[in-house]
Amino acid sequence: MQKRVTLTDVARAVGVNPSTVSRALNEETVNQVSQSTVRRVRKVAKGLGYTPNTVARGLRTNRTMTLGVILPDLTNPIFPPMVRGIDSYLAPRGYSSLVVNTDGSDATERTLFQSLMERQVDGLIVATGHSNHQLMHDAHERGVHAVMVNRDANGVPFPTVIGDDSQGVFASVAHLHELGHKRLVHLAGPAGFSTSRIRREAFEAACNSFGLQGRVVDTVAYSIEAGQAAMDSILDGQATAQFTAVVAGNDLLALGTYHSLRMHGLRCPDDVSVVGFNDMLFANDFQPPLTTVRSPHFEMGVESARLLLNEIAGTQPGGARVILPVSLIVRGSTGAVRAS
Amino acid sequence: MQKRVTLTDVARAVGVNPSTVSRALNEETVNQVSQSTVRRVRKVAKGLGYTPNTVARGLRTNRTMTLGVILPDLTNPIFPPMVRGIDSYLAPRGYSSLVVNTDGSDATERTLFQSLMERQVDGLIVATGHSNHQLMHDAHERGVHAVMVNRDANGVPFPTVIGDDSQGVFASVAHLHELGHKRLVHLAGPAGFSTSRIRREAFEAACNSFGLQGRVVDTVAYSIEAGQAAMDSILDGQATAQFTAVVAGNDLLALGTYHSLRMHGLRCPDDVSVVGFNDMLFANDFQPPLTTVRSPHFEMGVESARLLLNEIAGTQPGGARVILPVSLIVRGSTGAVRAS
DNA sequence: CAAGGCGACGCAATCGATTGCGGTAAGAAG
DNA sequence: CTTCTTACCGCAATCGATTGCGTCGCCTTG
Repeated sequence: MQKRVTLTDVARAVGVNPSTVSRALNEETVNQVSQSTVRRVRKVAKGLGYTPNTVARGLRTNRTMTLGVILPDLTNPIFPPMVRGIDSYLAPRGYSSLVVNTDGSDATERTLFQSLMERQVDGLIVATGHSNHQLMHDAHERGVHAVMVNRDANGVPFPTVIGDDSQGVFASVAHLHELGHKRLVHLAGPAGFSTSRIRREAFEAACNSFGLQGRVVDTVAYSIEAGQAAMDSILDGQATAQFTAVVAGNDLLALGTYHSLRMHGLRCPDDVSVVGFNDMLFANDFQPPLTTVRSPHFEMGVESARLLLNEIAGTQPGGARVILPVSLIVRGSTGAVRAS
Repeated sequence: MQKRVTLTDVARAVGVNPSTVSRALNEETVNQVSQSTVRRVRKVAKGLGYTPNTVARGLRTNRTMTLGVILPDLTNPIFPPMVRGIDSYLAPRGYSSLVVNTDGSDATERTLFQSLMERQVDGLIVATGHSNHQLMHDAHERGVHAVMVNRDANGVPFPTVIGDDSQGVFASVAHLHELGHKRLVHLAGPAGFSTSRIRREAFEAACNSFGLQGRVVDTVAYSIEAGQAAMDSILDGQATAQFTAVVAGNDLLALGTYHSLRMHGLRCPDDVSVVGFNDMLFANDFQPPLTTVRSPHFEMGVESARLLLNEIAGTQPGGARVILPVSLIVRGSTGAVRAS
């Protein structure tokens, strides 16, 4: 690289002390410098193509204007919108984010956490569904700023952003109830994820409140394969389907359900209605288009970034808990139950 | 945050000079320190929970161990795998990456480029399909290290990683030819993208070489909507389809084609065969499962990261050009042409 | 026994910016 | 005309680590 233009270079060119240049270029301190020098400095700085060295500044101020984002896997389609939401809030405020993937491993999460700390990030956004409680508590002890997103913060002393999953599941069940469905199946997400528990409990509560028969089947992962496997096990186990609708723990499980139904010669929604959760990318492009609950992932990103910056600024109450509304998107995968 | 443990703290605890601690903890210089001291230092450092301050190190060494990744939009499903590929190569080598989105705007690309420079990134991976030639040339002038990925580097003086698009399109056309198709349509990507041009030219060449009738229709974007619109315009314009197969510029355009066909009461592959490009996420989950060319996005990420690190190390020939092989994935969207 | 060599470590400068404190000059107040 | 503000700016320390150079003691060698 060419040798960069430094503050000192500008100072020399203008004929003032570097500290004056620094003050002239900083909004906070510009009033400590006469207007005429400010003008001269600005002019020369632009002329020389001066760009501040964020690293040097970070060393002195102890703020890197960089945040860490910890998530399980970027290729899971719910995360890109979230990351973009985070960035959309951060970028105009001069912050950048370092995104890392844990792949669900506690060990790599620990490593990455450490690595982010070494990089002196100003704060953390943690979106790992089931996270290392111990790690988060240690972080809190050490005074690290963080917010949790998309996971229940039971006992974790950081602000939290989640979608209103209960409401979403309730709306799904209500929708199926209106369509005349009486016997439902819930494909529950894997144990250990707070979303799994919340959605499952909401399903059971909703079935009770509508007087419906609700069966819960566990899956081993939030994936297409796990959804297909779980559905296969149901359909293989009995001659005729003992249910008319499936409430999937998320859209991937719903997709797995599609595959399984197709394999068993069942049609959706004619034989079985399916409703997903998340409204991920392409939910409208599968066949049939998937009825699902829209989680506001972009907004969750925005909100978590906002909370984190407030945390850092010290204007955040602490155990804040932001619950974002969700909405049922009715498409083609749900229909009235057939007269039998 | 708690006050962090610094090198000086460790030095004081051990009873040596900070420089000795620095050398003892650095692989390059550890042989300048006696083994016994190294052991003591390591022990105390671990005991105190010392973590090096990357910012301070970066200021002194002028290397931040951070790279910038510039891409159009992370929510485009081809990018997450690429980013993960980049990270998988970088992380074990102590590098992190800062990912930014241009949304196709030259102005924001320029701003983001500037912002990455201020952050002292050690190099850039540029994955914007149609990129600012001027910007890249300026960057090269200034001695910035960079590699281009997924775009043709015509005249850009940086190493480049691309998939073998021509080969992929050729394989697609060959496949359709074998199935008996004689009249093909190519939904070409928008002008300005090198991939659009390359795939279009490959399509025309392949049709010629197989003696097929190949028609090219332009689209305004690599999107579902643009694909659907282009296809609509074809199908609305003529009573009966004058073609039996569509070679889409990418999978999104292929998806748009699905929608259009469905709207016009045509079935795939019975009436029209469709082949996409990229093998993006869920290509196997659409109905019918999409026959497409698999672009090795993850490997492209890995390879670009590798090239960039070599660039930085100075062991890179300069105008290197890595072309990764692609492969045709035959699924359900292509079938033999019906006897008419 | 003396000179030279070398291993191990300390000293201090350095990276580029920020900031508390002190100083100077101009203007206001007496 | 003197004294006190106030505005503006410079000095120098500082952030935490790296690194060229110098030094000291010990061992080897003649």
